[in-house]
Amino acid sequence: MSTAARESEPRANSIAATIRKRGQRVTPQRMAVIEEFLTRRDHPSVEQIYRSVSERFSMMAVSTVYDTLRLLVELGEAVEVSAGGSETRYDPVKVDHGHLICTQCNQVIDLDMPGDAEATLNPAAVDRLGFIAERVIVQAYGLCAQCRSAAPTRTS
Amino acid sequence: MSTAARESEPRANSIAATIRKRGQRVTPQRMAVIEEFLTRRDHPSVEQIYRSVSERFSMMAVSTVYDTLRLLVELGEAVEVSAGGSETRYDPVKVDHGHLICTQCNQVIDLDMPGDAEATLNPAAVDRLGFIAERVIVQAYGLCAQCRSAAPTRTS
DNA sequence: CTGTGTGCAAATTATTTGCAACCCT
DNA sequence: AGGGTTGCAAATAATTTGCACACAG
Repeated sequence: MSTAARESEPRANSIAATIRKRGQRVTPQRMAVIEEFLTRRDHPSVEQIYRSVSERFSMMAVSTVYDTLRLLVELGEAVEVSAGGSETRYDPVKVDHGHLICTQCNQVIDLDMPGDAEATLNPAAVDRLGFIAERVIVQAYGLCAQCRSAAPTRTS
Repeated sequence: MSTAARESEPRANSIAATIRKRGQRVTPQRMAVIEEFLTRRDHPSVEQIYRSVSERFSMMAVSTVYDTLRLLVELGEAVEVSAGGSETRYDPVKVDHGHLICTQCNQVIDLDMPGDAEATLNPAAVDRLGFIAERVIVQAYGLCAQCRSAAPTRTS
């Protein structure tokens, strides 16, 4: 078993426990999606998860991947990241961090945040609007190193 | 003519000029989309823009709305906002601000940012990754005032 | 058994592509 | 006329819905 898979096991178990506690079921399909999701180092799309899970486990529909991912978001175990308006990507990292999104190749790069993301938000104004912020996300759009050298800013 | 429409006129003109300067054409379809987009106070989706534009101006395809909006994003005149993983929304506001996104009704609310959003990013780390950040966006997911009172947090 | 929860196929909705027509030079 | 740009219909991709089946009580 890979290191990544071994590392994600305790978390997978804890998620399974939470699901049971809510009166929901821990099915093979769900577990397969959850494990694949936790194991990956990148920010997979539904399609990517579906592909690699269905190789190992053929009873699997794309919509089940959607269902499971939505469940993880509800549990606070995953965050949606939209790269560029197209396909949604999912991020399993729980500590506060931001995302660098390359507008060229759509890759999503994690970025540690120096302080508390919530603090950047102007809490007084949020309150005044009656809004309850549950999750704060900082994203920067731009060019990643590779795409930058492939298509450098016009200098002529 | 409405106040909003009058106010957006100078900006529409300046955008038109920029488009011409790039050697592209300012067509009726484009102008219709741009004006509709600048006029709206909300954060319209492609579908919404398409609907109201095509009422007044029937030569219009949805894909043209996509094209024009993509052009505006390229020009830095619009920002994509993805509410909840579904339909992409667009925001015409140029000054730095964040977005509050209601996970219930998908509405997007503007929020003034106290300081410079870029500063929240840990610029040293971004540099080290070789990433060039062009636009920093802060989003908070949660419940808006209306949805909060409609479906309050379980208190039992 | 019975009611709730699940996974999936099919339907729907969102987005992209490819190409005929158009415009400017 | 010629080369590039545009708008659109049709194709594709992403997401949601509705329902038959399965499981726990």
